[in-house]
Amino acid sequence: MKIGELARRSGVKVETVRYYEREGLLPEPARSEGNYRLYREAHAERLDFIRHCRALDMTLDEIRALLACQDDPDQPCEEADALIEAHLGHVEQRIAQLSRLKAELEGLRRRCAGQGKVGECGILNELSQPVDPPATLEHAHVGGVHPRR
Amino acid sequence: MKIGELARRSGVKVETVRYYEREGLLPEPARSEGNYRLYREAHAERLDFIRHCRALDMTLDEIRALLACQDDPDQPCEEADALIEAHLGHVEQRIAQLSRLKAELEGLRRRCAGQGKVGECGILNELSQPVDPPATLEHAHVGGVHPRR
DNA sequence: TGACACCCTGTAGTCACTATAGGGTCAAGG
DNA sequence: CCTTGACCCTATAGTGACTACAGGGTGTCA
Repeated sequence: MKIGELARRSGVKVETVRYYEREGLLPEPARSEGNYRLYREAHAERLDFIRHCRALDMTLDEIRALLACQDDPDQPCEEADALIEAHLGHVEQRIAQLSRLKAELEGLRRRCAGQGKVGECGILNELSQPVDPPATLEHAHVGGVHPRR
Repeated sequence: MKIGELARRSGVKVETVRYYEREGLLPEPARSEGNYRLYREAHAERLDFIRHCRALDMTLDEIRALLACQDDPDQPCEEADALIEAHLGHVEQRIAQLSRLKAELEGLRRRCAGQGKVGECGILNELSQPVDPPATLEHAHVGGVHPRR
């Protein structure tokens, strides 16, 4: 299987597959005479694993750790377990924070009279207030509102 | 007011203030004889505006648009209004998605027996399944689980 | 005079890709 | 045999919103 077919099967771009190889998440496959990468079923499974973890919004570092667990199947699975647990915590934190943002945005929306000029618009005036310290995300480790995919 | 005091007052790093200037969000301030940036109250207010918007997870582009509205106070405020409305939609989408992730992570957690070896661990086996197509975030415009602040 | 906190510019690094440039390989059709 | 086109290769740079240096200058105090 060449890289294009692998990419199609797992629903990623060809460049992303090569990127995962560079990052050490996918092992280097055999090459054809013409220097094309040749993949096997095991590569496809590993790529599915990676994409599944990414769909759960884990970082490549977290995925690397899980893959290392997987590659050593006699180890106890506590580490993988702890990683999932920690990640779940981050997702929950992020949901809580976005809920607060949502409430504030809804509050802002109510302040706009709707027909006025910008100068009297409650939204823009409200936004000029300073933020109290922990309003920024800090090290919550759960991403912002705007993803880049 | 020099850059350090401005940064402290608004709770940002000095480098971030200079970055906002480079990006055209903060106007270039006057300079002292020794070439230090000298800020006034108006700069601090504008910086608070920016930080408040960032705390609401708006992009710098969205903030630029709001600032342009603010700088032209006779315009109707529809544009600012629409921007807030759209942003609220993105936040809601992101919350919905994270809730799905949370449910899946909780499902994963239940699959781990707790004491076993990695080879029998339900978590790692489950993660090897392929993802069905729209499991990735696509252009939801609301960020991942891991912020970089 | 020296120490120190602060400031300056410019550049590179972060993350997880994505895009582009500039080429090579391979099978089918004319 | 030659061309077209789909696919592949490497290497490099760009994204967003910062952050972190390196290598210097300024200002104040003892």
